[in-house]
Formats: sequence, C-alpha cells, structure tokens
Amino acid sequence: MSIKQQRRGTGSATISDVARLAGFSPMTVSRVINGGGNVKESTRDAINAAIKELNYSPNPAARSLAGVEPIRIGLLYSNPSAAYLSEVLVGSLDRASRIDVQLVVARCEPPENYREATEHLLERGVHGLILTSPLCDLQEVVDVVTEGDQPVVALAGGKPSDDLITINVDDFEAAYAMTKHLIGLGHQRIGFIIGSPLQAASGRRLEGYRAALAEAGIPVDDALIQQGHFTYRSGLAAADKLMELAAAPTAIFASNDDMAAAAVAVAHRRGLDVPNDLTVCGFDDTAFASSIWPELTTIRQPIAEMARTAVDMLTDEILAHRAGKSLPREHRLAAFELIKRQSDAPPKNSK
Amino acid sequence: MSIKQQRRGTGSATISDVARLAGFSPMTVSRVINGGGNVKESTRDAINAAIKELNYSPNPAARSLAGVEPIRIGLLYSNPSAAYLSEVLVGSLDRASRIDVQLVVARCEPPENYREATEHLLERGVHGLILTSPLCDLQEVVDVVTEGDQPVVALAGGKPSDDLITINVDDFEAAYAMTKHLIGLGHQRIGFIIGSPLQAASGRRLEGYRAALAEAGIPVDDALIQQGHFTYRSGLAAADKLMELAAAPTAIFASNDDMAAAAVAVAHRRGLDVPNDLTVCGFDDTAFASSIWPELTTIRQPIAEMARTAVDMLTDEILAHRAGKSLPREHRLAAFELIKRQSDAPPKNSK
DNA sequence: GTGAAAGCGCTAACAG
DNA sequence: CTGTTAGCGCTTTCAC
Repeated sequence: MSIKQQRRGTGSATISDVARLAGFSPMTVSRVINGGGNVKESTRDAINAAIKELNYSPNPAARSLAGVEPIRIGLLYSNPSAAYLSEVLVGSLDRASRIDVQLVVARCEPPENYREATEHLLERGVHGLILTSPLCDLQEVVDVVTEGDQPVVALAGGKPSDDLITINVDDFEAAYAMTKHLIGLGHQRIGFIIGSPLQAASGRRLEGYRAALAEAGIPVDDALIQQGHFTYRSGLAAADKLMELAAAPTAIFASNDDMAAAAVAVAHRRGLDVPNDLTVCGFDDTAFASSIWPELTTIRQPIAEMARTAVDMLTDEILAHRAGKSLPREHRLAAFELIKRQSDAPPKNSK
Repeated sequence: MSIKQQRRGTGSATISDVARLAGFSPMTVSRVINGGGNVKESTRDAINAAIKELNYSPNPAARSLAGVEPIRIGLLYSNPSAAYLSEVLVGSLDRASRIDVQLVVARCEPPENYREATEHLLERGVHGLILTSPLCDLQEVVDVVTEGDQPVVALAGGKPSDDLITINVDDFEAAYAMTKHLIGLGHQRIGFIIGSPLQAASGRRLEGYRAALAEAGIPVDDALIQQGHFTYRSGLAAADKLMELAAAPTAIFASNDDMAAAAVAVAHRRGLDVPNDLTVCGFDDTAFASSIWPELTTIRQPIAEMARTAVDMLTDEILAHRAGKSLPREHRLAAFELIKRQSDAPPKNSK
C-alpha cells in the first residue's frame, strides 16, 4: 500500500495534529477552542498546552466553510472627518486583518442616508458597528444605529452612554495640558475658540481650558472665549473678534487645527507674526497642522491606535453576545500627546 | 429511505447546482470559472448561462480551503500623501472586498525603510503591489519594488515605463484646461508655480500651462513661472516672488492645493482680496482646497476610482501571470474634473 | 465528558 | 474535452 500523499498542505498545524499530540479527538479540541461546553479541566489544559506547543491557530476558511459565521464589522464614516479617515482605516484594517475579522466600510452623509447606510451594512450581515466622528455626535444617527441589538463603538467622539462603547482621548485633560503649556510660556490673556456645540468634545475642551486658567489663578474673561464650529471660516470670524479686542490675547487656543489655521491667517492679514506677535495652537494634529507655516503646536490623538482598540472591543462584544453573555459598556480613554511645533512662543513683552 | 437533510445551507447556489442545471459535472463548471483550459465553446456558454441564471458566485472559503491561493495585493503608502490616502484606501478596499482580493497595506518612509516594507509585504505573500504617490516617483523605491517579477501599479504618479503599470489623470490636459479657463476669464498675466522637480507630473502640468498660453497667443514670460516643491512653504516663497514682480500676475495657477493655499495667504498678507484682486487656482482637490477661505478652484483627480482600477488591473495581471500568460504593461488615464469654487474671477480691470 | 461519521463547497489529480 | 474520486480543516449531529 502506498503512502498517502499530502495533496496541498499549507504546512501549518491542523486541529488533528493538536488532537493527536494531546491524545484526544479533534472534536474535543474544537470544543476547547470555541469556549466549549463540557470539557474536563485536565483535558482542556492538555489541549491548550498542545495548541501552544504547535503554535496552532484555526484555519478561517475551513472554519467558515464548516458553518461558523465569520465576524463582520461595519464602519460608518462621513466626509467631514476625511482628515481622520485614513488613520481610522489604517488602524482598523490592520487589526481586523490580523484577527480575521471582516471590515465593511460605508459612507454615510447625514441627514440624507444614514438610515440607508446603516441598513445596508446590517443587510450585509455585520454584527457590530464603528461610528467615526462626527457621526457619533449626531443623536439621530446614534439612535438609528443602536436600534438593533448589535454593539456599537463611537470612535473619537460621542457622549459616553449606555448604548455606546466610546473611545476618546481625555479632551478635558488635553485642553488643560495645552492651556497650562501656554500659561507656562508666560501667557495671561489666552483666547479660546470653542468647537461646534453639536459635538460633545467641544464642551470638554472648553472646560479643560477653564480649569487650567482657574488653577493658575487667572480670571476667565468671557470676551476671550469665542464660539466656532470647527470650520476654517468660523475660525476666521472668531479670531477676528478676538483680535479686535481692546486687550487682545497674546495667544489663541483653537479647538481644532482648521480654526487654528484660520487664526494664523487672520494674524497674518493684520501684519502680525506667528508666533512672535501671537501664539496659536490647535487640536487634532490633522494634516493641516503640519502643512501650513508656521506648523502648528497641537494635540495629537492616536487615532490609528484607537481604531485598533475599537475593532478589538467590538469583537469581544460580538463574541460575548454570541456566547449569550453580555459585557458592560466600556468607555475607554486613550493617551493624547502635545505636539510642540513652531506656532507658540512666550508673549512679546514678557521679561 | 429518508431525504438527506441539509445541515447548514447558506441558501445560495453551489457549484453543483450550476452543474446540474447546465447538465455537466461540477468539475467542468470549475474549469469554466477559473479561466479553464479545455472546455468546448458550447459547454462554456451553457454553463455561463446557468451561472447567470442562478446568480452563482463561488464561495471563497471553500475555494481557499481547496487549495487555491487567494490573491493578495500589497499597498505601499507614505505619509506625505496622507491627503490621498483615505481616498486610495476607500477605493481599493471597496473593490478588493467585492472581488475577494486581500489587501495588505504597509507604510513606507523612504529613505529609511522602503526596502524592508517591500520585503515585509512580499514575505506576507503578496502577488502584486500598488505604489501610491509620491512613492511612485522615487526611482530607488521603484527599483526595489520591481526587482521581483510581481506586477506593480503606480497610482497617481510615476513615469509610464515598461516596469510599471500606471494610472494617472492626464496632467498635461488638466493643466491645459485650467489655464484655458483662466484665459477665458480674461487673464493675460498668469503666474505658474511648478511642483517638485522630483515628480514626473510637475513637468507635465507645466507643459499644459505653456500649451494653453501658446494656443491663445500669449507669450510665455519666464518671470511668471516659479519653482515650488509641492509644499506650503515653497508656495509662500514662490507666490511672494510672483507678487513682487513689477508687472504682477492677475492670476496664479499653482501645481497643487498646498501651494495655492500659500498663494492665498501671501495675497492676504499683502492686503489683496482673493479672487477680486487676485485669482488663485490649485490642483488635486485635497481637503485643503475646500477647507480654506475662499475655497479653491482646482482640478480633481478621481483617486478612489483610480484606486479601484488599480486593484482590477493588478488582479488581471496576477491572474494572467498565474495562467502563464503575460499582459502588456498598460498606462491608463483617468478623467479629471475642473472644480470651480470661489477663488477665481475675471481680472480687475477687464472691461 | 468524549468520539465517530458526515459533509460544508470547491478543486487537484488522474482517468477516460 | 469531460467526469470520478478524494480530501482541504473544521464543525455539526448523534451516539456512547
């Protein structure tokens, strides 16, 4: 009798290899892998040891062929966040491919089609959703998306709630840190441009600014706080108001880079040098921040990393859901970073 | 005898369904699907008809389990092109997922790690590569990437050559169209800011500008042509030189949006209104173009669409390669679009 | 608690 | 040119 010829072995260990090594049947190994029901403690340990030793990992193709539904995650994005988008995609793709999760991305432009986009994704069979900024802050979108019982994570935005898993940097702390940095430079009159009132992060950033001022014993002057909407144009208007003040600020901290860039433009139009006559700082570290001159000192959110986390958390939720368990909604904070570039300096007439 | 029970049918048609309907064996169907070698014309037609009727599409899991290596495409990107990146990703992902091609993305920061990045991708078993701008224009990167015999497509950049499949808009025609647009507005003195001499597109854009001028019978004034490097800073310097000219231009056409934005900033610093005192146009339609005020009239490249095409072309190449055939290197041009926004107007003292 | 048998949908190898 | 057989790696069903 001739030796059976391996037709096409990938070389990597199979469930049978593990079974043989552990001295059990493939079936039992399968049970162990899939959070199995009834397996003796000792058996489970033996099998896990074998798995480790062989560096075994299940073949996803075989698995899905045999009937296990692969995990699918939907990612909803909207144009306004285009600056984030590439980082979000790079991060989530990277993780998704590593843990064999399918990622389906769909564009969603409220108020037009957020319902359709969501339904489209659900029809495609996704088991959970990632909502990117600024979608996370639109209540109507959140409502639609959390209608079913699939888990949803809001990435960089959104109000932590019972319906949503959220992943954010600590906007309060970040704004606090930046303001403190400015105070440390010697600034006393620091203008602040608020972000869109529609996004939860705006309020948190404003509070951080206030807190740092309070801590330094600098009274908050309401004239130094101008409303913006995260757009360049709104930044232009807000910065103009700030510069027209009798006692104009020596520094402007804008709630995002677009508005900070606008503040720089306003300063230039008025013949002011940045940073020598005016310090300007932003938030987000988008491409904008390092494209203009001077490059902006700003706060960087580790978006790619946060996207990776989002995929992980969602996957855990989906697995838990499948197993009939239920995890509490987590609200994770990621570490921000203050990126010092060329747009800040001590105020002119500091000693 | 009892009817065999379907254990877990996904419901969708299988290769056997098709075979039954067409009156052949599954194997023959398989041959037809996979560019099969020896199948009678009539058989092939019958099977294709059955496929269409059943709306059959092969199950990728079963396929890969049965030993067909799935197609993997590597996508190399570099930070400078961050503006493109999201569009590139969205487009290529979309197409890749639709035709069941795996996409592996890797970051590559020349001159540091382009060799490692490429090798990393090749180790991961990719069968072809997509090179995004500005990587396509770095000869050393192109050299490394085309070292093996895997096909490579250069997306938006690169010199059409025998080693590279390229996909570009017709930079010459696009610049020609924009210049003609400016002339149509009544401008006679049109400044031009050249892009980086390192990128092939820069030269093509300059030629388009020249051609439109020539056609209109406007003599080319070399003082109106300034060198830039695609960066905001270089745009600042170039625009400054242009504005200092005794006979300053009434319009500036910059080879990308960053430099156009810089030109706007320079105009503002000099107390000039855009577009009433100076028209400024860009190229690329990056986020920058519509973030600043006034929003830039610019040329839009359909990057997402081009990325989709890239995936398609590469897949065809890989398939041909597997079948032992070899396709000629194609150099595709995509249709650009002139996006009219608020930064252009007729010159001030036109009738 | 554990295992044996069967089959998911497809394709490589080998006939005819 | 076409069909038969076997098996990819896994899980389900059902038996012990």
